[in-house]
Amino acid sequence: MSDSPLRPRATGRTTLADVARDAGVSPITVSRALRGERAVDPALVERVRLSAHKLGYVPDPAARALASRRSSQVVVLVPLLSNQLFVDLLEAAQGTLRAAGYQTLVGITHYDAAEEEQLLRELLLHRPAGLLITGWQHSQGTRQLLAASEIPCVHLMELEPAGTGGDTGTAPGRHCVGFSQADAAAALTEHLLQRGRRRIAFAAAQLDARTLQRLEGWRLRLQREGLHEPALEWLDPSPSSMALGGDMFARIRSEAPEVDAIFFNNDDLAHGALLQALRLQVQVPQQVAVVGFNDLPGSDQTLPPLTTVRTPRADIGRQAAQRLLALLRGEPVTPRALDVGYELVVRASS
Amino acid sequence: MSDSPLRPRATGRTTLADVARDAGVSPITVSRALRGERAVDPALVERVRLSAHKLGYVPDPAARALASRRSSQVVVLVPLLSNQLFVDLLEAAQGTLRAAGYQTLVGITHYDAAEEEQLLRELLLHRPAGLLITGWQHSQGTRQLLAASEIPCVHLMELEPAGTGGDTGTAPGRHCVGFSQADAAAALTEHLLQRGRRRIAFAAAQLDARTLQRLEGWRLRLQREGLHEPALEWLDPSPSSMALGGDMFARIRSEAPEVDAIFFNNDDLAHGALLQALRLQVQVPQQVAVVGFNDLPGSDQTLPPLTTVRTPRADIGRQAAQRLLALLRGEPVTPRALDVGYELVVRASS
DNA sequence: CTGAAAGCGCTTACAG
DNA sequence: CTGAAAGCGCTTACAG
Repeated sequence: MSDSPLRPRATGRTTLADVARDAGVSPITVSRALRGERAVDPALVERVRLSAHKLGYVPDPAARALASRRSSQVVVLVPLLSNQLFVDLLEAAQGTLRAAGYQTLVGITHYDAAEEEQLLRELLLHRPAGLLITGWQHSQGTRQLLAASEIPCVHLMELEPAGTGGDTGTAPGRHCVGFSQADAAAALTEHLLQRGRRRIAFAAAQLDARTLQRLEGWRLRLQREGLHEPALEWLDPSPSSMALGGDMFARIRSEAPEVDAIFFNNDDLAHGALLQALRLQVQVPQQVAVVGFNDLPGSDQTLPPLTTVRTPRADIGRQAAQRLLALLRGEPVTPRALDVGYELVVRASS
Repeated sequence: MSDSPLRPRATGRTTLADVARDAGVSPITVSRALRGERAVDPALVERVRLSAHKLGYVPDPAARALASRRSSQVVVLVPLLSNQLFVDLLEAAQGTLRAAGYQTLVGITHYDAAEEEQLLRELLLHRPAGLLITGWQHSQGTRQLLAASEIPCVHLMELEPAGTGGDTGTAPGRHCVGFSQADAAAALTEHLLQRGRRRIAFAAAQLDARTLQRLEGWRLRLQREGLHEPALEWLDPSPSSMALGGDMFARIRSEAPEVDAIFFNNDDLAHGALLQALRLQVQVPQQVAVVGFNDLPGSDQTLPPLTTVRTPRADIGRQAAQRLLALLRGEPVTPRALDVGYELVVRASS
């Protein structure tokens, strides 16, 4: 019964060749027909489709990646997943990519540029079709890797860094989807000013790039009013948490009792601050207004409900993925920067 | 200058063949030496290592997957990422897998068995080396896929379903790492009983399998005391949230004022309940005790701090990944079920 | 312990 | 619009 000795490793998998045989065409034609490549007779396409469906054919991603030197995977780099912001971002991006047949390879950088570079280096070995990367701040090595790989890439959360020339920028492929962190912070500050607050503190943790952009937005707005002073800045490089927010609130109250509003850089800090206010029996917003940033789950539940900025992270994830898909199809994508805006959510804490 | 006509597609990538040439051995020997396969002269291994390092050689995952029919990717299926529980689980598993050279392909099932099956079907096309799957409850199709794929798999969070015969079970490869959800719930209930509570309500959302196991643990413990009655069960199939917890608390207070303790199935429900208690000016724990489950971030910050069960999810992720790695190396792993336990965290809310 | 041959299942690049 | 040939970069299975 021994057949051809040339088949020691039959896998049983239905291959392109099987479909080609069934449809009576060459494998290349099947490949082209199934990928929807131009220049295939519509009648043939239909015939191939039927055969493929009949045989239950599914392309082998590994073979495809090896032959084409491009996989069906997209790398998504986020700082962490313990902030719901990035979970929403990731889920939206992944959903969009998956619908288009791409898998997501998630890398968590922990706000560490060196770790980001290492992750990227590892993941690039898999020849991802595209990249989605949080922010603009990367190590020299990361930037070189990105440039050398020539893989389509969309940056998330922020707009093009100021001073790069905007639409006329010459750097190829510097696409991004986000909003102006500084503008959003300025708008929130503006809201507090309009409510009559004059001594507005800024309290932040982590001190990542977007935090510093918000700091800048707050600072510039206050400076315009002649109300800024360094003593109003409360910056702590440790990770953001409710406990830290509570500590900061207590310190600000005791060390700067004249402060009449506190802008917390992230909602979790504000949540902790509001609980601390209850403990210390400080009236919010009567004695001091408290606002946050991001509109995380629970911010409508706090006592009092929290005024904050709603960041459209799901929208960012979705739109960034769509732009990446367009780039992968070779379509022109302009302008490079997409501003999805933000929304001020005024509740009772301010 | 035209060289061999047999190289229309040189990629510039350093390949096994390059290393083999440099080391003066055959490509197969390089392959074996680099993978640490038995039966290679240690001196040759060293020589190959040096050449590989010198040339900056990194294996091509696609070629490897195609030839070996097994990738360096592990699929991890979790219900969602908006519960910090699963983020911790995922991060720990991913960290362990990454250190061993595996990438993680995350699938989010949204507690939907059909979606889980569809996801698995898609991800299986990538010939993952292994699988990490939350829970034991899967569709018929999922179970068939798992069995047919013959890919090593470790289930997360729960112990072997009761009644399957324990260690002597014949089903091959049914590995798991977790703890007894029912026991943990019973222990928490026991704590409330010891505090003198007699009318202990159970309030839950989502109603996934683990929730129902906790319900059962609570129920059995109360039945043993003759204290169980159906009216104490408050079950809502909608997703868990702080807002829902607040609503449930208000309803329980108004419809069952005799209840002297409420066991919320997840901390986020309890967080919402505690805020509602503040609004309604209900004294916790004096008028009613409130406990949660999971010890999520913030549970030590609430007013009052929340009594809960700390679930060792990072440990589960790490250990499950380690077991999977052992299975991939072909090592025997016994017993099939690993119980990592849980920890009662008593704070002021009970 | 080492290797020559073949093949994994696709796509590229070149013809026609 | 279609195809024959070659190759992507690795590992399997068989010898020796």
